[in-house]
Order: sequence, then structure tokens, then C-alpha cells
Amino acid sequence: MLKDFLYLKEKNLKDVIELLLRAYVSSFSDSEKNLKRVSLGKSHQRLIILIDNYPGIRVVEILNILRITKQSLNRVLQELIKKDLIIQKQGEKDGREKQIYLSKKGVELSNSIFNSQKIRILNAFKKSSPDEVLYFKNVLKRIIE
Amino acid sequence: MLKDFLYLKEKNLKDVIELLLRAYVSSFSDSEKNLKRVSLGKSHQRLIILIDNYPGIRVVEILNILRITKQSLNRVLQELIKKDLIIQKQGEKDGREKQIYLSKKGVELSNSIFNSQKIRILNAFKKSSPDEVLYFKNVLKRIIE
DNA sequence: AATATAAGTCAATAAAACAGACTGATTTCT
DNA sequence: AGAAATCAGTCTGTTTTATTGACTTATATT
Repeated sequence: MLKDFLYLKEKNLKDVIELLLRAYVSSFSDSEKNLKRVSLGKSHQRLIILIDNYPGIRVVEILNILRITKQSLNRVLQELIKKDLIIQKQGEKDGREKQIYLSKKGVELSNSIFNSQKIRILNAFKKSSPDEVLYFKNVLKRIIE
Repeated sequence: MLKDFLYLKEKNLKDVIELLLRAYVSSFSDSEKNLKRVSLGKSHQRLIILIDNYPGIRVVEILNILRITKQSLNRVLQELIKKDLIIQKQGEKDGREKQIYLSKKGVELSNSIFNSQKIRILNAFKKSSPDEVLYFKNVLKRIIE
């Protein structure tokens, strides 16, 4: 049946790209005040979220996810280190690696950022069924690969 | 049953915020080459996508969606005008408004950007059921409000 | 021993966004 | 009809974020 394939149509794909943009922009604007309070910006926010979700994450991994240059990442990293928000440990297996963790202070900041951001997601989920949320997450993951 | 509410748990919300970030970053990196070819960047890409999806969109509407200042938007708009990618028309009802449209050249560029971006979404959707895609879109819309 | 990888650094530049103050045209309020 | 609000745009200067290119150091792989 033709109708079954409507979701693969160009218009639907274009809509989704726009929705992704808007969902990202709005979700990552909710915590602006929390960041300004400690003189940080969106680049730090992105980094903190990643380190929080992947404790011990390495620089190369961050570069691949955020698609920025190592020089750009390094600036942001140094600013977080200067503010005692993250800690670096030498890799155990591979001595070249450095694993990045949030400090106690970093965890606190991450939580305050998260508390601002979660409201929007929670409200959306409350209007959704468990299945909808599950499917939503599944598709998001497939977009990332 | 407790299990039914797991999807509202903090860890799940945090995961989703990170997934949104990654889905956005990867989706909007796929068209880098198309933009560089015409000396444009991500700020232009975001704008073009919006104008494509909402022909006749006004400046205030764009400001609300992209959450940037009008000075910042104006710079990007002027660059697109200089390259004959967009057209502005005086608002019919309200003479203060200016409605923004893609030019023929703008539509072509938008299509080339879209063709690069759609691959990722299409691949994800092909691995998903029509229901999953539908639910995905529904939740995305609820996040935006 | 040669090569590749992970991380970091220096310096210059470009891109994107912000802040504040201000103009002009049109519409809405009362 | 006059005051206030709204939409768009402008000027100037600054900050934030990211890029390019070249180069170093340490460790791991082949």
C-alpha cells in the first residue's frame, strides 16, 4: 500500500530535519542562565553533557561526536579545568590516552544545567505514551548510527 | 506498576538530551561540503531550512525559533540577499512586516543541502517501522511545544 | 626501527553571536 | 487623534566559538 511509505517521502524527511533543529535549539537554550551565572557558554554545556554521560571519555571521542577541531576543543577543556569542573586521568591500558571526568563541582554544575533542560523533555514525555517515548529514543539512536 | 514510569526517570531524560545534541550535530554536518562550495556556513544553513519550510516567514518568527539577536540574524540575511538566495516582500496585511522567500537559486541550494542531509534520516527511517517514525515525530513536536 | 595514534601547543584568522543605542514605518490601543 | 507597541533595520564595538596550519611529545603498533 502506498500510504505505508509516506513516512519515507521527502516532505516528511525535510520536516524532521527542521524539527531536529528546533528541538535542539530550544532544549539547549533552557539552561542559558545557569551557564551565564558561572561565565560559561554553549560550547561548555555540550562538553559537560558528554562528560557527564560518558565518564572517562577521551578527547578523540569528543572530537568525533562534536565535530570540532582539537584546537577548539582544547580551549573549552582548558576553561573547564581552570574552573575545576573537570579532571583528567592518564589512561590505564593506553598511556597516551587521557580520560576526562567531571569533578564534584562539575557534577553540581551539570545537575543544575540538567534541571533546567529536563523540564521541557519531561513535559513532552508526560504528554506521550511509554511506547512513543521508546520509539522516539530508538529512532534518535538510529539517526546517530 | 513502577516499570511504566521508567521513561520519565532522570537517566532517561539525560540520555535523550544527549541524543538530541548528537542527532543535531551529525544531521547538520552532513551538508558541510555543499555549503563550503558557495562560501556559506551553518548559520546560513539553519536559515535556509526555515525559509524553505515556511515560505514568507517573518524576521520575528525566525528570531524566536533560532534564539539569536536581530543583529546576528541580519548579518546572515544580508549575506543571503547579496548572493541572490532569498527574496523579501512587503507584508500585505501588515505593512511593517517583510516576508522572506527563497529565490530560484535559493531553492536549488536548499535542495542540494537537503539531499546531503536526508540520507542519514532516510537510513534511520528505513530501519524503523511507520509507527516508530510517526511517534518519533510526535514527541519531537511536543519537545518544541 | 619505522609508523601511527592520542594529546597538546602556538599563532593567526574567520565565523557566529552578543550588547546597547537608535531610526523609521506602520499598526494597535484608548 | 495621539500615545504606545510592534516589526524591521542600522551602527559600532566586543565576545565567543571554531578554523587552518605547523609543530611537539609520549606511547603504542607493526
